Amino acid sequence: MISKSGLTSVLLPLQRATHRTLHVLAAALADLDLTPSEINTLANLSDGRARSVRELAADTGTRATTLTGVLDRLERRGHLTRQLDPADRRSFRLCLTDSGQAVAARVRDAVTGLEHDALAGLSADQLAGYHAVVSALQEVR
Amino acid sequence: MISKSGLTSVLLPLQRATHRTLHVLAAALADLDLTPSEINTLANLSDGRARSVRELAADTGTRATTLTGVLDRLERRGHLTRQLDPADRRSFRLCLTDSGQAVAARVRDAVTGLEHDALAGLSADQLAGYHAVVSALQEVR
DNA sequence: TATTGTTATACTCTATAACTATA
DNA sequence: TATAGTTATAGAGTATAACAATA
Repeated sequence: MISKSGLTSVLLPLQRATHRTLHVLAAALADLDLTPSEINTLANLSDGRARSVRELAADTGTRATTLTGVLDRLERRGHLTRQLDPADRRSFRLCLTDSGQAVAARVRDAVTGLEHDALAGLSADQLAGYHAVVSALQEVR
Repeated sequence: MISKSGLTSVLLPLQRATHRTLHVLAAALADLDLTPSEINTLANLSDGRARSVRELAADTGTRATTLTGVLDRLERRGHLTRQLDPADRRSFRLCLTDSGQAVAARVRDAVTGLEHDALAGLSADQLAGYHAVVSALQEVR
């Protein structure tokens, strides 16, 4: 439902949900000592597919300049390596190490668990509507 | 639809949409020189209802400790006043000034415009599904 | 010339804990 | 004792511009 004013019916709940879920995830993963950006980064890399910084920036919704610091920390802790891309030596392929994959699996499980808990009572149609709206919001320019 | 892995189908697009829409809003309002938190704060206050810091923190999904700085800047720029609540003198009622209401109206219009542009092709059912999912995500503990 | 990614700078956001004032 | 809000501190996120290396 659109509120009478139409003010913030879509975007403000989006903000609240983002803040809230990040906070819950950080608490569930407190023993791993990860920041929200690190969680987001690991969640995106947890499929095991190597990516460039540019691709990861698009996937996470952050900037390359922000990712530099995040990747520095993950690399320093042995969770990730930057490997020069032979096909384009300006860019890196970001690869999780074994420990990085283990941590990413924990993140993935926490995400899956949160989604399971939160969305248990919702229908496939409602989820489809959600995805349609969120996709449209990502595409706005 | 849930992807086969179930990994990040719900939360990762949420993150991307949040980052993307904040960036678009900041660009549309660049002449007002507002940070994302200030935009979020003004959007929430734009209905003209006075709130305590605690209520605003819940509305914006941020912490009181974060809001202090945001409110300091908005107050310094004459957009907002903190008025002691006579009923409970520990807390403030946050009120927009005339200039604050004007700025908040700009924010409101930008939000409304973005939502209008992004969601033009979507059905009421899809929006209802979106709201159901986002509400559920806000409630997770 | 354009693109990838990093660095430098300055500021904002966040968490935590300690603190004041009031309840 | 508990709550509202601020302050202090330290670290993380962000934008911008400049830069080196590669395309």
